[in-house]
Amino acid sequence: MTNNKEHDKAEVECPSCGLYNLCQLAGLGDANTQVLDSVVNRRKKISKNQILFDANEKFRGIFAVKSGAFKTITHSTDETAQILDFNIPGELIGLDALNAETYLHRVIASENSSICEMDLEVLKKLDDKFIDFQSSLILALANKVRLEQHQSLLISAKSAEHRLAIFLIGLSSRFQQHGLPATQFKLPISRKDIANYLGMAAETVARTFKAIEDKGLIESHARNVKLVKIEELSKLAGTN
Amino acid sequence: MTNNKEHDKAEVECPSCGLYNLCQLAGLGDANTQVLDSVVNRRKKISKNQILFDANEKFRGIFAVKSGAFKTITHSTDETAQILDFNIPGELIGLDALNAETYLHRVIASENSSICEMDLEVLKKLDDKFIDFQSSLILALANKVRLEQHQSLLISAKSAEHRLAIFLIGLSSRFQQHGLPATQFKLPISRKDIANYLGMAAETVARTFKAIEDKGLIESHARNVKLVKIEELSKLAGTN
DNA sequence: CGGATGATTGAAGCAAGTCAAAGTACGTGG
DNA sequence: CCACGTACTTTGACTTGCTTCAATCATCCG
Repeated sequence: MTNNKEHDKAEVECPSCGLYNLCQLAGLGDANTQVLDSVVNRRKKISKNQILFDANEKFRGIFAVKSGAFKTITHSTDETAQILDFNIPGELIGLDALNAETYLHRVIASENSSICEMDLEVLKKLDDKFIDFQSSLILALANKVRLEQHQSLLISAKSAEHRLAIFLIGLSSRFQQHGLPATQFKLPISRKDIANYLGMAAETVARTFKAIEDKGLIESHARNVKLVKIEELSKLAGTN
Repeated sequence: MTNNKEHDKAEVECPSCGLYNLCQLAGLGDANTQVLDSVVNRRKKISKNQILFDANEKFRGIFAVKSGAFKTITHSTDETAQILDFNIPGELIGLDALNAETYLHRVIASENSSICEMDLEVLKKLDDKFIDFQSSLILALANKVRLEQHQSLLISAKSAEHRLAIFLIGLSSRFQQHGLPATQFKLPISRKDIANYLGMAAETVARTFKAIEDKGLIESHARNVKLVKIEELSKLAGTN
């Protein structure tokens, strides 16, 4: 069931990670101090389709994606599961549960991945640094809010091409934000999952990828995508 | 141009306001202390269509909606403006600009409204209470992240009925969250704006309202909506 | 190498968009 | 306070684009 090959994909460097400021505060600046290891469980491997945490599970901390990708889904059981969100390297998972007792949705690895985990209870013990920790957390949350407001463009997207363009542009800027290649990357979720996330038929996703490719805006093969004419793609997305 | 009538609609009580914890810290607990008045500009009136702040305007603080409603839109000029978000009484505006120099989008009143403004720079002077202030801010941000994750259901909504049901259920839970009537309320934005926000034609919004009403799930006249069968509406929305 | 899952392509049906027009609510000025 | 104009809402007929169903092809992984 578990497959530990291919944990060697695009990996985000610590300085580009959403946890970086928090890690610094915890002692990462000095590298490998004991206090760090007590707070951050570093580079834990999570295999494809493995559950990171489930809905209603007790909140135990937030996570940073180091490599691979994760998806947030509604419902635990049936095939009607809806993808609410997904995360690429450098992004934080579990922020929405910060002031809740439990996690709100199931999060699973959409490919073989590695994460860092930050136990909040332990970190709160670092009293004198707590105020800086809070500042970093506020920063991370504000970033997330900003990102989601961009994603809300998708709510109003009228055509399939429009939707896909917004999706790709948003994805690109997220890769860039974490210091990863922004014009050539591997899709963090399958086309089928993209269809689910965007509320379109999987067939329409395939057709629309082809349509955009025929226009020369992108090149795509399987999960690999290259943005060729970002300007025009942005125009199509309406995000100039 | 300015119309100062009808500022007497549904108004959120302080304890149900997103700023409440922050106000408490600033001294609101003792009511009307001088420190409060230096931090929170209370109940400022904003007329319909008045701009609260514009994109690229210098960040000066966050706002709480006391009465009325506001909408966040892209672009300053043309008629192709896209509604990204909207806010009802008790909700905070400007959180996405917290660690930015400027506001990201234009926010305008969608009806005659009143707000409280919290100047962050002044509040930061309240040093010993700053840590509690940060905690409250983290709370508010986590709430916002959670809300937006619910809204992301709209990204994948397949049919017009599905979209509108999610919209109404989400709206209802937001009213409830701030202690306002959750089954009978006034739409914070026009049907035309709802259409813009949801990415549908205004005609489809009208037709879909009627369709849901014919099923007996809601009653609606002009901007007034009453949710009759919330259970079934939730089922339609897929949020059980 | 083989089974399963994911991706692509084609043909037909249907839901939502567009265009057009009438009806309604609302704000302004008389 | 009422009358008018403007903007919003509703309704109908037609068109378009997406979904659905079905089948083939590619890719992943044991």
